[in-house]
Amino acid sequence: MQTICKWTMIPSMENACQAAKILKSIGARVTPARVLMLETLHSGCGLFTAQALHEDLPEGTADLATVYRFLALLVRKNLAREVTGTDGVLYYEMACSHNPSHPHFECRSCGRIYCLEGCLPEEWKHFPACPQGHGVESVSVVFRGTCSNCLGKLEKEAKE
Amino acid sequence: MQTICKWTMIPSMENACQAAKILKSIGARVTPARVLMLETLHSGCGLFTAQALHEDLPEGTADLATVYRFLALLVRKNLAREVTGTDGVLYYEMACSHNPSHPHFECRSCGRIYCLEGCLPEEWKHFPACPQGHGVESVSVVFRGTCSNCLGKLEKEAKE
DNA sequence: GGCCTACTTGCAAACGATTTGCAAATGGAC
DNA sequence: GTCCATTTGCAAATCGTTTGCAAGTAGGCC
Ligand SMILES: [Mn+2]
Ligand SMILES: [Mn+2]
Ligand SMILES: [Zn+2]
Ligand SMILES: [Zn+2]
Repeated sequence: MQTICKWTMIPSMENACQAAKILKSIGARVTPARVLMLETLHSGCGLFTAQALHEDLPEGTADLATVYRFLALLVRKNLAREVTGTDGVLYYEMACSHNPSHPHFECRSCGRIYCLEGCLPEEWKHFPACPQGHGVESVSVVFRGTCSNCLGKLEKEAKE
Repeated sequence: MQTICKWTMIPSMENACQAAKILKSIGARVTPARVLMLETLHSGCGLFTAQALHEDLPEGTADLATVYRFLALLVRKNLAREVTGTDGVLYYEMACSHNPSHPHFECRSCGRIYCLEGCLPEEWKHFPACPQGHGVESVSVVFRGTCSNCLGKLEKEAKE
């Protein structure tokens, strides 16, 4: 995972004890597991699965079930977003102010999901009128096709 | 399931033996189970799950595994589209010419998924340039919120 | 500091939609 | 009819996710 944002989930937060402050701000207890999970999330960006976060944690930090429960908590508190992949696997991403909601690209060939930050056309940001009177709260836009990586490989194979 | 289209999956098709013709057109064998499944699909519209289709079939038509295999075939042949719900469940819908790709609305409260036919703004039909050079082949747009049905119930409760 | 209670955790078992292996049945070409 | 690839039912496996529960812990209070 690569770094993109610096604990900006809560505006005007000091550098020290960020994890603890974030946890307190959502009324959750500060436990070693949660602090380590937040710190690990801090060092990464993009989409990740519960499994992936679990593997990135220092050995023995938390059980996989605990990771799932923590991610569900973050989603409930709007500190993370949940994306269901086509394969039914749950992906998460932090919802800090530097990482607003954005479209994703899912590769049909390799299955990888890319974040498309800052590429949503202006017009797409306004929800269209919903003809059946539903109360729209959010949109998710997912493009599908063949990613640049896989396109490259296919070209290479074609040459051989 | 409600009726919306009349075997228009294949242009200029006669009314008789439609199911058989459709199956032949995709190079699949014409079996009783497949014909009945197509006929059942014909009598419905909107999203459905493998389970739902299975329950709508005449008793003993096909095993649930067969339904799954048939739906996978239809998707492979572009006669059906597959949508993964937030809950990870697979939904299908027929991709006949009267039922082009469209956005969906998923209710956070009751979980129901609505088809939003003909409400996609013109601008949304043109894929935005994909900054990372991926080959975009399709878009899926899913709105989320509270459906009109649930909104009504909530209002009613508020009054009491 | 100790006490108390509600919240957290690890563990293992359950879950449930979907997939798969396999042997028997059958479609369709000849 | 013969033959072979395709299709099927059945039951078991899959696997990411959820859950029950007993033991552990955070943090408010005195
Ligand atoms: Mn993203
Ligand atoms: Mn639809
Ligand atoms: Zn790819
Ligand atoms: Zn609803």
